[in-house]
Amino acid sequence: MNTMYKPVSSKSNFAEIERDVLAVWKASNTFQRSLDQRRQAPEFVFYDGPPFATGTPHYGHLLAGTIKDIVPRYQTMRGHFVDRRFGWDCHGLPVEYEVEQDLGISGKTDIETMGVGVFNERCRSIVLRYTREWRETVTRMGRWVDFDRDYKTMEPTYMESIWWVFKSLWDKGLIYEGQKILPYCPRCATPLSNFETNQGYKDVTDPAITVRFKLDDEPNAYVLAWTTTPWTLPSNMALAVGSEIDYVRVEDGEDVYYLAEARLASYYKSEKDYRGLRRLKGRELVGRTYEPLFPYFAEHKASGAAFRIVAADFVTTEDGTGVVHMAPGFGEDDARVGAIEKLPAVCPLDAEGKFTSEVPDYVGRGVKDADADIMARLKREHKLVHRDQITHSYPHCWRCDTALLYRAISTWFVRVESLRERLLAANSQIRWVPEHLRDGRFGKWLEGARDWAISRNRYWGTPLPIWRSEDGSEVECIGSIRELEERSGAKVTDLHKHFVDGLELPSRQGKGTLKRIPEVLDCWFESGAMPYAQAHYPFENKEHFEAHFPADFIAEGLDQTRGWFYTLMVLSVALFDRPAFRNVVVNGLVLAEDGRKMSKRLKNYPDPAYMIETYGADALRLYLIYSPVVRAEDLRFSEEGVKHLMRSIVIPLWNAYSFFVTYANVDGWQAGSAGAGSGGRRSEHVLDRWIISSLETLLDRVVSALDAYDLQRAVRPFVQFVEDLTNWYIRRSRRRFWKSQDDADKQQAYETLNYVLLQLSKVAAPFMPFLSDSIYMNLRTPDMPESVHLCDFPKANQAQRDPELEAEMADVMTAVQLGRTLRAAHDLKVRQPLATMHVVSRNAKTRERILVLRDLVADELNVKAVTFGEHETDLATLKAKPDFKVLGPRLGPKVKEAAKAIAALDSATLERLASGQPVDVALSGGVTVTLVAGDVVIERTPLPGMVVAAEGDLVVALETKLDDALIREGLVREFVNKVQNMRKTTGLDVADRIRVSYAAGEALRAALEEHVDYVNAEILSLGTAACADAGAGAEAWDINGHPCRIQIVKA
RNA sequence: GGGCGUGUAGCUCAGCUGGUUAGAGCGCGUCCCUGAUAAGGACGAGGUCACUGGUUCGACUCCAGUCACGCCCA
Repeated sequence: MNTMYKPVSSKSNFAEIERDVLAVWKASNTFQRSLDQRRQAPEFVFYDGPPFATGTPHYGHLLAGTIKDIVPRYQTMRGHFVDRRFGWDCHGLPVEYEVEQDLGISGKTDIETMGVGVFNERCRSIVLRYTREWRETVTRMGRWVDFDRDYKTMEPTYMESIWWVFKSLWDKGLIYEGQKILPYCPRCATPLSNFETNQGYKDVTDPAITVRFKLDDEPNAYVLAWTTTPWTLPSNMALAVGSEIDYVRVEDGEDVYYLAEARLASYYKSEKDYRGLRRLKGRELVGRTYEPLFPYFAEHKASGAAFRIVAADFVTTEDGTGVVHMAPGFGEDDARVGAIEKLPAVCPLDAEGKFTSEVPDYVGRGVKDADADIMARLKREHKLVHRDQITHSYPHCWRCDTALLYRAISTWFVRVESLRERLLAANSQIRWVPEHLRDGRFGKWLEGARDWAISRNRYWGTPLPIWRSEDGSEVECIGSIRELEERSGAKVTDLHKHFVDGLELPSRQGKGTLKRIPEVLDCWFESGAMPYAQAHYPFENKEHFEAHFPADFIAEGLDQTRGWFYTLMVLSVALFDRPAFRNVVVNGLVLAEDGRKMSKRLKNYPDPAYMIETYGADALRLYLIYSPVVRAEDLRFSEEGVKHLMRSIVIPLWNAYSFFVTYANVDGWQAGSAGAGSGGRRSEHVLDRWIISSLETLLDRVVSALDAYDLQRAVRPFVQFVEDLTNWYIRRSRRRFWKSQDDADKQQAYETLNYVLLQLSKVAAPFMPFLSDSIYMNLRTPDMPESVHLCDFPKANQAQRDPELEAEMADVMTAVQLGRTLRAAHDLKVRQPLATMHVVSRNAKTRERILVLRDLVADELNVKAVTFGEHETDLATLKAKPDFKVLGPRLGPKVKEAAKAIAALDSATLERLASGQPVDVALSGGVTVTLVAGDVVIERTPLPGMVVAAEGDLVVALETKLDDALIREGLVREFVNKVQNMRKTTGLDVADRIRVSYAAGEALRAALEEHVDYVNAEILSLGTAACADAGAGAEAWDINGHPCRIQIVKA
C-alpha cells in the first residue's frame, strides 16, 4: 500500500487537531494566500469595530469574532476579496483612568501638575499591552483577521483623517458650541456621555427638603417646593407648576401655603392642621413673583427675568409638593423650560464642581459638601419647612464612583437633529439582522436623535482641531497636518494634545494669536470615523476608498445601537449622505448559565480558554452561532450546550470521516485523480444517489441562509444531514465497505462517501474552519487546493438533486420505523429473521416509493419478503376529520357541524371517498355538503389483535410466525453477533482474520453448519468448527436459549 | 416613565402568509442494541403555547391590555 490516508481515530482530541491545523496555516501562510488568490476579484468590504483592549477577550468578543469570521470566509470562498483589518480603540477615559490608578494620581489638577505630555505618553505606553493576548485568543478561535495591518485610533494618520472628518462637518455648518445640561463628574472634571452615565446607577440616600418661597403679592404667603439637591437652590430662577394641576391654598397658623392638592396629605397628617382650604388651578399661579431664597443673583430680580412662577408640562404630583424648583443651569427640564421662558441660566460652579465667587458664602466648596450648611442656613432663616431623606437610583461616575452632577456645560456639538431625515433615509437601505432593529430599536433611536455632544474635557484623545483668538471672535478649524504646519510654521509629527496645544496660529484679522481650545473628541467620534481613518482618507487611498464605500458587512453587539452603529451612520450621512454599511448582523448578550451577567467575581461561567482546550474552538463557534444570540437575543451560555453540539454535529461528522479513512486504508482505496471528489461519476446505487441528492439540498439551504446573513438558519440543516449521513447512509452502507470483493459497488461507495465528505468539509469550512480543513487536507488529491479555505464554495449541482428520491427515502424511513416499533412491541429482536412484512397504503405513490427500495427495507428489518397492498381496511379502521384549510373557507360557520358528521363516517365510506367517489354529508337545515377526497384527512387506527402500526397514509404489518428455517437463521445471527462482540473485546483490528471453535448442542450446531459460509464471511473467519470442548479460553454464551462455548483465535 | 425585544415540555430551542392531536434535541422512565461507542434504536411520561380580553367557523400565530425578564433611553 502506498499513499494511505493519515489514520484518524474516532476518539480524537479536537483541541489538539485544531492546534495542528493552526500550525499548518501558519507554516503555509494560508490566510495570506486565501487573500492573494482573490486579489483581482470583486471586493467584499468588511469593517471591524475596534475593541478597547483594556482587558482580555470574553465570550461576547468571541461571538462577535466568530460572526466576523464566518461571513468573510464564506464570501472569500464565493469568489470575493475580503480585506479584514483588525482595529484597536486606543483613546478615552478608561485608559486615562488606568493611568491615574497606576500613578496614584487623581483628577485634572494632578494631571496638569505632572504635565499632559507625561500623562499622555504614559497612556500611549499602556494602551496596547493586552494586544498579544487578544491576538492569541482571536487566532486560536480560528478567526482570520489581519493584525499586521491593523489600525489604531491613536496613529497620526488615523487622527489626521478624524480632523478631516471634523473639518468637513465644520465646513457644512454641522459643528457648533453650546450649553447643554450634561451629567458631569466633578472629580474627572468632565461631562460623561449617556452610555457612560448608564453604567453607574446606584441607590443612594440624599436629603429631600421642602422649602418655602415668599410670594411678593400676598402677605405671609409662601409657595412650597421640594428638592433633593439643596446645593442648586442658590441658583433657583423660577418655580414651575402644571397649568391643569389642582393646587390649594391653606392657612397654617399665621402663614399661607400653596401646594398641589394631591400632595396635601403628605404634609398634613390631619385636616385639623390647616384652615381655610381653597382650590385653584396651576395656571392661576403662573406669573406671580417671589422673593429669592438667597441674595446672589439680585440683578435678575431687579430685571424681572427670574423669580416667578411659570407653567411646565413635566410637573407631576407624584412626589414633592407639585411645585418644581427650577435651576436652568442644572436640570435638563429646567433648561428647556428656561429657554422658552427666557429665564437666566446661572451655573456658579467651577470645573471641579466647587462654588465660584458668584456664591461668595460657599466659594471653593464642593456642592455636595455644601448641602448641610445650606440646609442649616435655610432652617435658621425659617425657609426650610420640612426635611427628609430619600433613597433613589442616582448616576455615579462609572470609573471613580463619584456622584454625578447635572449642569450646563460648554460643549461642542454635531447637529444631528438637522440630519434626522437623511439618517432615516440611509437607514432604510440597510439590511439589519434581525430585521426588526431597522425600524425598531435603531430606527426609533434615529427618529429621536439629538445633537451629539462630541467634546470631552480630557487629555488622551484626538484634540478638536479648533483654534481661536483670546476674545473668541476669530475661530479657525484645521483639517490636516499640512494645514497646521503651514499656519503654525512648526513641524507636526503627532496630533495629540501635548503636541498641538503649544502651537499658535497668527490671526488673519489682526487679533494676535489663535490658541487651541482645550477639549478632545469623544472616542465614539473616532470609531465612527473608522471607514475613512483606517484608510487615511482622503490623504491616501482616495480612489480605492471612494469605489469601495460603504461596507458590505459589519457585525457587533446589540449594545452598539447607540454606539458604533450610530456614530458610523451619523458621520457617513453627514459626509456622504449614505449609510456606512449595507448589511449588519447584531448579536445579543452572552449571559451566564444562571441568566445573570457573566461576572468574574461570581465565577459563574467557565473560562473561555478551558472551553477551547476541552471542546475545541469549532465546537464553541458552532454552539455560539447555532443559537438565538445571532438574532440579538440573549444566550445563556452553558457548557452542557457545547457538549450537546459536540454530540449532534462534531462527533458524528468526525466518526463518519474516521469510518471512511479506516476502511479506505484497510482496502488501500485512493481517490482516483479524475472524477473522485468531483462527484463526476454517477453511482447507480440508490443510497449513493440519495445521500448526494441530500448533500446538494444541504448546499442550497446553507447558501440561501448565508446570503441572508442568517447564521443560525445556516447551521440547522447540518444537523439533519449529519444524522442522515451517519445513521442511515453509513449504517446502511457499512456492508458495502466491509465486503471482501472489490467490485464496482464498493468503488462507488468509497467514491460517494469521499465526495460527500469533501463537499461537506467545504460547506462547513466557514463555520468550523479547523476540523473541516483537517478532514479536507487528509482527503484531498494533489490536484486540489492545499486548504479547504482556498477552495470555492460548492454550488449545488442541480443535476444530482432528486427530490423524488429524497421523498422515497423519507417514506422508507417511516416504514422502517413502523417495523421497528412492531418488533419492539412484540419482543422480536431484529436478529431474528421474519418471513414477511406487509406494506399497505391506498396511496399508490407511497407504495411505489417503498417498492423501489424494498430490498433495503427487507434488509434493515430482517424480513424475507415485503409485500404491498392497497386495502387498508384489512389492517386498520379509518377515521376522518375535515381538512380545515380546504373546508374552512368553503363552509365558514358550518365547518364545525361538518366536522362532527365527517368524524362519524365509517371505514367503508371513507375508503370509497378516498378512491375517488364523492360522498354527500347532510347538515342541519337541509344543507348537503358533497365531499371529495381532498376535503378530509384520513387517520388510521390498527385493528386490534394484529401486529400492525400506522402513520400518515402508511400501514405496516409483520408476520410473526416462525418456522424452523427462520429459527435456525436466528440462531446463526445470534452466534455471529456474539463472535463480533468477542472480536471487539479482544481488541482485534477490523481486518484481522480469525479461527473459531465452539461447543454446542445439536440444534445450534446444525444451524451453524448449514450457514457456515455466511458465518465465516461475517466474522472474517478462516474456519468455524464444532468441537467437544472449546478449550480453556472459551467464553460461554446463551444463544437464544442454547448454551454455547466459543473460542476465537487470531489466524 | 418611554422605546425595542423576549416569554412554547424539567432544560435548550423549532413552529411559513391564522386551519383544530403544538414539534425536535437533551434530560427523565421502561426496554433493546453493542465493530458509529465522549455512541445508537423503540416506547412512554411531561405543555391552561406568560396572563386577560377581542377579531374569526377556527388563534401559539392577528389586535388591545396586563405581568415577568433583558437591553436601550429618560
